[in-house]
Amino acid sequence: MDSGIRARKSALSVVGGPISLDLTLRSGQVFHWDRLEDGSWVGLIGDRFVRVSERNGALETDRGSEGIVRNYFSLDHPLDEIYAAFPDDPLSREALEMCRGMRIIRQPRWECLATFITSSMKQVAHIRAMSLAIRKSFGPQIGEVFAYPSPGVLARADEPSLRACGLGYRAANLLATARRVADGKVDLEALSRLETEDLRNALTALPGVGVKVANCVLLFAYERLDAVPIDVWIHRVLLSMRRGRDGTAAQLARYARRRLGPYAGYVQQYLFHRARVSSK
DNA sequence: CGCCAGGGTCTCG
DNA sequence: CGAGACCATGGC
Repeated sequence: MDSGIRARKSALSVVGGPISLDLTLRSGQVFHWDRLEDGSWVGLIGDRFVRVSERNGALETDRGSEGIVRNYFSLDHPLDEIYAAFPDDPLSREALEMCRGMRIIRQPRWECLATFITSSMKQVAHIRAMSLAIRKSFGPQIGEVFAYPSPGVLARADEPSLRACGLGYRAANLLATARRVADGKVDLEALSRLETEDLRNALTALPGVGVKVANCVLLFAYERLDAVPIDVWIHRVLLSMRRGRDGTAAQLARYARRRLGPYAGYVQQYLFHRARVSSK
């Protein structure tokens, strides 16, 4: 990052762990963090600017930010239990060894939903570029960076200026969903009380949200750790696990749930990262 | 240039 | 219900 972000080198306080920040922030869950030369990361949690760093596998942050950092990076997730529940096949074992310490983070609901509406048929680098453009064009400035704009702000935007952020045909979907949320027709916080199936149905009723995007939001913003987004990468992984036997989306979803276990979303995230890294 | 990317939606059989 | 067309954009 060259925008002059130079976090103060004040002492950081230990939050907990274990965690791998690099893996967590580079695994296609979230797209707006910046890695500094010293290996620490800076970014916004909602509209709060924080610096996080990793020392001996433990997470550190600025004094006063410990609570929100601990929550955002899900330090309460029981990694030992999750790893014990990993499926016992070569691919999953390899993914685990490659990604140990990666955590599924707790993202703000709207920010996560909106970002993944823009993600369809886009590479991770493009999603990041669109996210930064939307933030810069519409979001409130926090110091030297920009937070994600609220539903109300985006609801009052027009489609051409969203397209100017590189969204293409996704602009209309983001605009329409922003309006439904801003109208109060959908309450993203209240939805958190729904059972996973009902929550998935409520999300897929929104413009630009199909099963895959809904599962991303379930996993990254609603703590449903068994939700399995099936994108082209995971599709290939599942195909390989089934020795080439393809199936309908529903069949593959059923297979993934059964095969990947109670923390299927975690397993999926590790498999996703392994597949992407090893293809380069 | 063709191909691919953390897909959704609509149409047609 | 399931397969196909179409939808923009950018990196390689």
